[in-house]
Amino acid sequence: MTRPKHRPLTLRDVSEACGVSEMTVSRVLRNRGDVSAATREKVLTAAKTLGYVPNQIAGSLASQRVNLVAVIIPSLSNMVFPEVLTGVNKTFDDTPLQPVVGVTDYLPEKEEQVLYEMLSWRPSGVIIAGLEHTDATQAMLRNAGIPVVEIMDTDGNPVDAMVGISHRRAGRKMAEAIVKQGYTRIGFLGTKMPLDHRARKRFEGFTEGLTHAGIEIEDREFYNGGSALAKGREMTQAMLERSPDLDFLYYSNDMIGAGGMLWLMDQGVDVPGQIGLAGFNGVELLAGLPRQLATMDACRFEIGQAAAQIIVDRSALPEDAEPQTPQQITLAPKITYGETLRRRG
Amino acid sequence: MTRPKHRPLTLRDVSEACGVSEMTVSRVLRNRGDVSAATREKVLTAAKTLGYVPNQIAGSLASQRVNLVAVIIPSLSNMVFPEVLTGVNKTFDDTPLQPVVGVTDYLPEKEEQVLYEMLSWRPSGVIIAGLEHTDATQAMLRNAGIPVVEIMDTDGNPVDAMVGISHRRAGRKMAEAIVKQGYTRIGFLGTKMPLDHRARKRFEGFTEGLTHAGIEIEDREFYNGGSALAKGREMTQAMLERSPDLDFLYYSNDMIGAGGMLWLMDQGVDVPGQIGLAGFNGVELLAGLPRQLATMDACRFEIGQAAAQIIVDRSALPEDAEPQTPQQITLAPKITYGETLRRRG
DNA sequence: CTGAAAGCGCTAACAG
DNA sequence: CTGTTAGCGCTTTCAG
Repeated sequence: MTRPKHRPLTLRDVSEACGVSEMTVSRVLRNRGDVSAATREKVLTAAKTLGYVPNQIAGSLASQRVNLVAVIIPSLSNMVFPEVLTGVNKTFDDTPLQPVVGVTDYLPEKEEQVLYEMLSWRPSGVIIAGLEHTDATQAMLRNAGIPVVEIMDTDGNPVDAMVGISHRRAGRKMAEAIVKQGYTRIGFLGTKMPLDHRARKRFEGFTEGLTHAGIEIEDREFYNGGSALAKGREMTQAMLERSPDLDFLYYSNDMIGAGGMLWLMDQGVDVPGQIGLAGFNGVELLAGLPRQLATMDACRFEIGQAAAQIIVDRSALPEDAEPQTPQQITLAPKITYGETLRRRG
Repeated sequence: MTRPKHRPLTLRDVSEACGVSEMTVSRVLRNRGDVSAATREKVLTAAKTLGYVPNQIAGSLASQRVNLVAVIIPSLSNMVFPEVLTGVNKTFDDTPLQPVVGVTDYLPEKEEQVLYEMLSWRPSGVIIAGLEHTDATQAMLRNAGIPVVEIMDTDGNPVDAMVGISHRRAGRKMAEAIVKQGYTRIGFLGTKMPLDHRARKRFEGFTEGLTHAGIEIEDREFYNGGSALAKGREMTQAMLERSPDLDFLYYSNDMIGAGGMLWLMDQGVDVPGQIGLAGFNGVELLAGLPRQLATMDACRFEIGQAAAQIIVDRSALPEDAEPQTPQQITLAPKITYGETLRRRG
């Protein structure tokens, strides 16, 4: 009754248990080729009663096909990438493809290493965050011979496919919206992450947009680690003590924006009459704040879905046919004005 | 100069490129056995210039060893599981082991299916959330012949190892703390997830604790989906309109608790003088709220670390030796009183 | 220190 | 519809 735990069952065990050749058992288990209903039945019951689980390692080696897709992201610590993953999962759910996630902590060398390890499983595709990689990483991506989708950001040149938004444009658009509402004395608050290229590009686009209107950022503050909500409070306080005349604060993400808003309201500051606010990301959280924070959606879920779809489409293609669907997708996020970006009548 | 993209390099390619036998190349690449510094050098340069990436599929098949660990969790949509994953990653970072994540959406059948797919890769271990599984899932876990760590919850019987907290106790402890502070008219607000066993157990422990003090929950409200912060507001409003005499609200997670707090403060309610509040999870977010919400840490990061450590220890062991380290770890979360659980002087 | 042979468990490609 | 034969790319084992 008890089977030794140390030897997993093989096709052969099932084959012997039901008196059908290994090959036919394999066919039944994969729904390949025609098998008579009778043998099919026999095989299925045998496999189930034995508790057989096929060995994909052997299967993939033999078939030279792997249903794994490498998904490489910088972090799991905010909701951004988990949401992307949810989109990826959603698309892959209807396919045999399976995402395998690697986390880089925003470190280029770790990204290189993670990619190397994932490629050693010969995945069917790679979804990787960002366009900035080490030379070695780029070389691996180019030589892997599988579809590669770089996600989140479209300000740059992809190795292959690309799905994301232009963070530079996002920053610029926000600058334009703020200027249009008549704000002129503007502060910027963001992360101190030299390796977060997307945050950097948003900042660049933002200053660009202001410059175009003849405005310069009046004060700026950067943070590192810790609770974003608490940091938002602290930084806002620090900045307003230093520059009390500001009439708008642009936060590089919604969480610090929310923290700033809570602090301002504690202080009895009139938002947005006295000071306007905007964040970035469009996180679900915002719906519960005392005022709806202005923001811009980063299209996280859609990016995950679209990237996964590109892999799905490409892996169905006959090796090196030209893909028919677009391989470079730039989504255009819209500004949500909320209640913190309109000058009061 | 250009290599055909469709055939990944093999050991043989490297072997030919440097005139060393495949076997020795393999040894060098794995740091196994003694190889002369000279050949070692030759092999390494050849491998690097060619851009060779070993094929783990073949390697694992041959060695009967897989450095993958299946991690099966219900969701990525709140910060709970990403934090567990961060703990897991942390521990595995110093080892050859690699987590592969599967998401079940709290659906037992999906859990079954995800586990089946992961087991087909013959992982070195399984880390799986919860103690409640379908019979088939339990059978698979039992028969897999690999270490299995069930995490998050310790109210029940594990298949093998277990790391978590007692959610029943967590609920009871919170009830006791609330009663001790003199609150008596208590409302409960939580999720409407019949499949979230841990939330259920907390609720049960909570009512148990109150009953023991001769108190009954006076009102309750459950929600489903949507922004937790916003739901917290809505539910709190609904409950207080229905039961204006409540003097304490226990929320099954910090996000809805935070929403409730924000709503109460908007209304000018005195917290905790008029109404006390508590949540659950100990999320980082809380640090930035206007009042620090009372809560109880779920030890997410530690759970991930400890679970991974069990796998690491066990995979170092000679097949079926008795593990020397504890295999059933119950962490004891502490209450953070914050500023919402103390009756004011 | 290095190499040759024999599989790991499965599937592709043919035969019947 | 079913079975047979070769490997997939690597590592184990055993000889030198």
